[in-house]
Amino acid sequence: MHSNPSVAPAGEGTLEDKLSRGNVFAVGCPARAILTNVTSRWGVLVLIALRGGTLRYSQIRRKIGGVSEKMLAQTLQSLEADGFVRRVSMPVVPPHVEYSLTPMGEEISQLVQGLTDWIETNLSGVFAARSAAAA
Amino acid sequence: MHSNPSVAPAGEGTLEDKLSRGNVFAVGCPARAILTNVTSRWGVLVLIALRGGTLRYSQIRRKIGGVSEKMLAQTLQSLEADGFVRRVSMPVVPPHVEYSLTPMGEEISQLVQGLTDWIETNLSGVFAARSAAAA
DNA sequence: CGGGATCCGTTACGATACTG
DNA sequence: CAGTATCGTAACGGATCCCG
Repeated sequence: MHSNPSVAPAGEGTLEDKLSRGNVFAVGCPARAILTNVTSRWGVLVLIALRGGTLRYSQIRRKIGGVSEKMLAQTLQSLEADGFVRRVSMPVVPPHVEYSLTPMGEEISQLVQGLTDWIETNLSGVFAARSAAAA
Repeated sequence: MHSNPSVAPAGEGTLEDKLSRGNVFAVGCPARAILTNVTSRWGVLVLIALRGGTLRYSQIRRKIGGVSEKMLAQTLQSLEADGFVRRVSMPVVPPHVEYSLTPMGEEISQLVQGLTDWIETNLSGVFAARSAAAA
């Protein structure tokens, strides 16, 4: 019996609930937390990295430059908790753990990829703006 | 959030440059910095808030719940430096400053909006995943 | 009204060492 | 190999005061 925020019974819910539901601008909006995870520094890169298919922990770490073990583990955990990443652990020695995108993860990673794609193709525009600002 | 002083526009091509250009996974990729600004906690919300049209500083602050003066000013400055936000200051008393999206800002804000829209419509799915993870 | 300057607590982050 | 534990640093973020 998990709470389902999208189907709220009529006559139920506090004023604050009504204000924050479906409103990212509200302080308590639950979408903000998810957004924070997805758009976090390493979250973005992990989501994109896994678009190519299943990867092992060390493979992700090697693929993403500059990420520490701690942050990678932490990022993977939050993404897994939100249902964007699937973690499969093989009980063997040495340990073998595989990470992949869930269907939900595929969807959102596409949007994130769109963002990074736009930035990469418009890098020159941004730099032009910076130069103009400096002048 | 932080200036990026050492960015060579064009001309030389070191090995590291070639590796990092067009590769978000590389440590020195300039797209990472922009991505960080755009996907920052308040950057996302500012970009969406301005989609409705020009707003004044205090209006943005009121619209976005929980943002402090400091962070809002800081966020607006980095977005302006990157060419996503236009700042128009009217030299009157009391001061009157208007913020709006540039054409580039419009484009990227659309992508950001797509992200938040997806999250809002799929909130239930994420919560279901969280419940499953907790069990 | 729009911020800049300052102070200060909280968190994020990274490097290293260690364990199953 | 895949993490966790611990620690130190740096950046983030908020509150307050103040000035143009």
